Amino acid sequence: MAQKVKLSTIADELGVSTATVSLALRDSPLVADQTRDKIKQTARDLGYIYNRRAASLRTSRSGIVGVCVHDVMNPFFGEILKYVEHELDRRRQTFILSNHYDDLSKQRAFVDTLLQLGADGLILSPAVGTPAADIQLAEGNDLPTVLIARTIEGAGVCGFRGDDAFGMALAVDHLIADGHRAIAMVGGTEQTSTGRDRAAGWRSALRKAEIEPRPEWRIEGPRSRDAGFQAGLAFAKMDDRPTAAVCFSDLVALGFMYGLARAGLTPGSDIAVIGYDDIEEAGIATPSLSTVSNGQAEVGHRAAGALLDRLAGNPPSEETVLIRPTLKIRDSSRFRG
Amino acid sequence: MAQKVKLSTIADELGVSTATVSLALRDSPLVADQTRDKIKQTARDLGYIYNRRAASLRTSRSGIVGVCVHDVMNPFFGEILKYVEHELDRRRQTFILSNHYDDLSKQRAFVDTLLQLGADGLILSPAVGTPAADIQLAEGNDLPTVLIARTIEGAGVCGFRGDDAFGMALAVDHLIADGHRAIAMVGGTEQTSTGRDRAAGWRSALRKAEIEPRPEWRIEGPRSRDAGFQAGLAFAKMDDRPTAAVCFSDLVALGFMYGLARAGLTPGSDIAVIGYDDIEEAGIATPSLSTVSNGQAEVGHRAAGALLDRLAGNPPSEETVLIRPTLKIRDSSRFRG
DNA sequence: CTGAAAGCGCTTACAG
DNA sequence: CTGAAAGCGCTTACAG
Repeated sequence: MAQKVKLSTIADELGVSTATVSLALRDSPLVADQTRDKIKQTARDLGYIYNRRAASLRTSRSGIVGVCVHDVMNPFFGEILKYVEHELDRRRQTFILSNHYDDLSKQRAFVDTLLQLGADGLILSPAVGTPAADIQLAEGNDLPTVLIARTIEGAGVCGFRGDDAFGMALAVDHLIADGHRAIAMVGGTEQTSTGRDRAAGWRSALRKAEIEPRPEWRIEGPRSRDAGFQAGLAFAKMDDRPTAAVCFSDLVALGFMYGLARAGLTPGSDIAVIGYDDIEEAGIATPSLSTVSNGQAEVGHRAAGALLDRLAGNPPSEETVLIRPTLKIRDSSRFRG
Repeated sequence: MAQKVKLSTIADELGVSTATVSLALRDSPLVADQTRDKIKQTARDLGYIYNRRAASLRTSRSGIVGVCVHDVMNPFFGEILKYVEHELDRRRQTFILSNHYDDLSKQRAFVDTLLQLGADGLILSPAVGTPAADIQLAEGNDLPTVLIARTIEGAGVCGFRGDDAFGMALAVDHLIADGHRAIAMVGGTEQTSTGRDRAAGWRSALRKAEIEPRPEWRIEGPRSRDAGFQAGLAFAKMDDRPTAAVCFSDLVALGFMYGLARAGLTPGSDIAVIGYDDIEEAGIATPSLSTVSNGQAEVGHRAAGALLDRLAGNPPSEETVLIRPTLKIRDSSRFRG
């Protein structure tokens, strides 16, 4: 390939200085219109490619925002990311995506990479067990951070997530109103705020109705479709099986329904199932999945917005914004207790 | 925050030169062990962060690899990416991910960003209608490119994908052997190599069995779960409905089965369905989905490997590697024609 | 409105 | 084994 074209190539070609070329290409009003047009045309003709590393070294802004979640293949995160992507795109920020798979060392390696690249910000759904110090390390090195989906005590940064306890209680209240008394909760762990809060919502809604949740109703663990499937198979064989189940997520619920079906039960007719998240698939699943709408669009938009605000120089907020979930009743919870 | 720590901060602290610090941190054998240890310790103590922009400006290697696919939420791509990620991780390459949603201008913007960042390479599943010139632009500007899943005529770069025509014929042959004579093909378009080749495989397998595919058996278009669902609803109402359907992808097939079920048919009992890709969900779907295993692991590994090879200085290959698919029979194709 | 010069933080010959 | 100096390609005061 030909010699690399840089600012000075254009400057030499036109007999102007690199300063003028630099300003012209960025549409500075300091440059005369005619000069600007000539410069831009020449840049195009020569196939000039802007060197962001050089610019960023000088300006110490990179135009890069890092996004790190448990797994982008999880449609819940995928849907949030779609909105984040859309916001960042509009502001011409490049986004770098990484999965941490709840592995703290992977998350740390990613944050380190962002620091090395001089990234402008980070949107993070923190891995299980992330200490507040990790967030402070990022912030302390000029990497503004916004949390999504999960929160960390004492991290001192802003975050956006659904009101998980409230949302799960909504689902359980509905089932109780439909006559169910034995309601299981499938999936999630105590190690994330999401898992804890949803289980707490389930438990407190039961108690409010003067039902004491039995230990075997809490099927802890599953967070994937596959784990949900296994739980469904096992659930079908339970003695004294609950008549309804709320699930940690739609993904778990969809797997759970596959498992129930595989074991010969018909979800929606033999047992009521409610998911959490309202991912797109919930509406077309058969039976369609009743679920708690968890505001992915709002989380994505607002998290990106909050980060862009900070990049624009506005003061950081430390607030965790709880987005209010709503219940979506479909066919999977038709069965009445 | 404190003054930024850089190489010269460490050098000053220890009374050595920045050259020595630079070499020491990269474990150069030129530096005495004792000096190296002292330098590394000081770097840690001061909280030094390596500035990759500066390094990359100097060395013109960035350690960044771009990956661009239609949609990371599509499990087929997601599974490939998992393997790509794994390979790149091992070689300490940072990967930047982007969706192009089959929008050529989004794809171009991403490639441009990579060029500006001085990325070392690109792994691309090209958007519908990508001209060979786009690939050559990347290559011409020192951005080695490897294609996955889809191929482009005359692009002159290496690529990895399944043998789509062969794979689809495998599925159709199986259905014919099971007694089916009327076999639909649901989803995919003529505008991607994938869509064309799979449809060609379906058509030629039918003809080999002396069955002339009827136009209404080819349900073109659907490539998402949702579109598959709609196709399932419509399919159930067809006059003279085929007894079997092969689908463009598992995602389409799973949506299609949801649609059939919604319309009151039982996939696997009332109609045979076969998908394509063998994504993880295929095994737990109920009925479990018969499908064509499309080698995501191999595509991911080999594409990353080929790119890393080129980065290591090996000569480029222009070969398109066709990975041989295999048929996985499960319950969704139990029904016999 | 335009130019000359310094500097962002590294790495790499080169010299010793 | 270590140091002094140049240079990667930009942007930003500053001067005119």
